[in-house]
Amino acid sequence: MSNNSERGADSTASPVQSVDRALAILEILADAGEAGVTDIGAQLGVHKSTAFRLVGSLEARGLVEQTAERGKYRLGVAILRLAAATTARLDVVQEARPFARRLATDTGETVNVAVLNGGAALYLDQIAGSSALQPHNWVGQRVPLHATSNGKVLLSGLEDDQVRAEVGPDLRAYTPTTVVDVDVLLAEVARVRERGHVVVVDELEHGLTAVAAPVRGVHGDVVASLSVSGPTFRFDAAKLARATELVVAAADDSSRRLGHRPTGRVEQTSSN
Amino acid sequence: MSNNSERGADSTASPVQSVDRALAILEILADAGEAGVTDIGAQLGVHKSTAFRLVGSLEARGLVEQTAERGKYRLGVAILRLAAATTARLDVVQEARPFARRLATDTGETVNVAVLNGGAALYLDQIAGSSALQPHNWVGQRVPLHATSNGKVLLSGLEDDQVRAEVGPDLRAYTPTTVVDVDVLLAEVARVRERGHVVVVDELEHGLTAVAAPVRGVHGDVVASLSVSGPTFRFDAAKLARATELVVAAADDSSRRLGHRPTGRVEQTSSN
DNA sequence: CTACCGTGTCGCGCCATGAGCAACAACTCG
DNA sequence: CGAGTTGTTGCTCATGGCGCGACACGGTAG
Repeated sequence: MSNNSERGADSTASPVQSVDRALAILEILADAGEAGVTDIGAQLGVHKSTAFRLVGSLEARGLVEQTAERGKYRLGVAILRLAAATTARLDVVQEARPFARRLATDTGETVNVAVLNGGAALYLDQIAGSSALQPHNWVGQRVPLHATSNGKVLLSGLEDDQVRAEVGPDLRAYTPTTVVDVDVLLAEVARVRERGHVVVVDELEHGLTAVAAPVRGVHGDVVASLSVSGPTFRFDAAKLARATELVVAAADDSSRRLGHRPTGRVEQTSSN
Repeated sequence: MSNNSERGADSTASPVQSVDRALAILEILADAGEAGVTDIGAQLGVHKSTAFRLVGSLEARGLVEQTAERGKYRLGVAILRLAAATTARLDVVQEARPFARRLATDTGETVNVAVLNGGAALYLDQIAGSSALQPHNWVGQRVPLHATSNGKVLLSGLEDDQVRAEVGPDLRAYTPTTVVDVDVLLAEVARVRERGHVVVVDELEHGLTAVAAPVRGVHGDVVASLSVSGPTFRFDAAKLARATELVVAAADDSSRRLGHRPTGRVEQTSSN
């Protein structure tokens, strides 16, 4: 094959070409939202008829669907089924969901569940707040650990040297208030450990406030982070205090559902 | 080869075999949660080495991941990213609209889509009926939860104490038939939960009848309410029954579009 | 310890199968 | 009405995917 510099399909060897191309189509559609077979074929570096057949297989399984009788293609609802099955196997999401939902209705803001995954916070679940304007859906996305409330909570379950390893040496500044010094971050993480929650304002994005608390597993280790987030202007001191209280309560309830017995105090993982 | 009774892969011709098999693997993993390549190969009716290669391609894209260095496979987090891209454009109003439109023409009455928002039902969309007597446009308006069909449906997605919190202690009487007792309201909401629909007559406004049914999201939670409403004198018993049936059907169709699977039955709509 | 299952993983060779070509259909734009 | 799209479809060839079998590894029982 001469030139296929269009879409990364060659980097890590993929045993079967057509499957890889089909999956690449899914990613193309995820990025573009919509695309025609000509576009897709161009991006894959294949003939449009090839793209058409691949799309046809995806469509037969409901992973993609075409907008009109003879129109562009986009991701289909079967994806949602798979995603539901993916998170269903994670009992963190299952057990935390009722509490997260209540948290969302009580605060009126968006609730997220995140786990540590490959040096980032991976959002596993989201319950939209009661606000009329829905925020962007973060499920499946990864956000930096050092600039988010969920990230700091997840880091609080690690030892200091593990924290260093996860975040790396260079902390990118997303806003002027982003913590860029590792030692400062460690100090904050330490505070998260003793307080059991954290509030982050304008560190990832200006005008975005979030408060998070840890969800713990049977052994007391941090398995996930539960957060409430919304526009900073909606979080005055009183609401922030109330949201903090509710998030901690919901996280504790979730922890209890996962078999964690709160010994009244936050117990550290080791006994030294 | 003509013996593929293992997994439905034959119904509507899928242009490219390997892709279809790979997608079938995703469904297998979605159902089973975990599976080894031997299992997968058996279910697909192919050699395990074939299954291994297909899984390899899926793994290269992050759609599946193996539990251990040399272990079983399960769905991966890349699915969540795709789902995020899918839900980004998948909002209740847009997906429900075709069914709502159909519902409006079939019943001849006005159809509304509402969501729970800050202790009230917020109307997001409205399709006017064919009758000459048109109600005013309710889009963007908020109506009390305890005196409307949409409100009761939305409440049916909550726990009892959450219902109490949403409606507050004092239920205002808009008409003589408005439910003003919280316990009575809870009983009605409970009936909505088991029946899957609700009829409200003259509770918000004298002479106004409405029937509503819940629209559910991927996780089965109530994300919106779909209703048909009109003057009471136009709703005799027969029309009410028919409207109820149609509303429930339209709501179910909308739910399906949002990825909700009604009491999970495996696909059997093939062979046509 | 050895033999025997089981698993996931990999090399090889045949041929089914997927890819490219080109012609077709439908739809938009001047 | 023609020139430009678009998505769709036979056809044909060789490429890429398949099944076979062997290997590596981890248990378990003898």
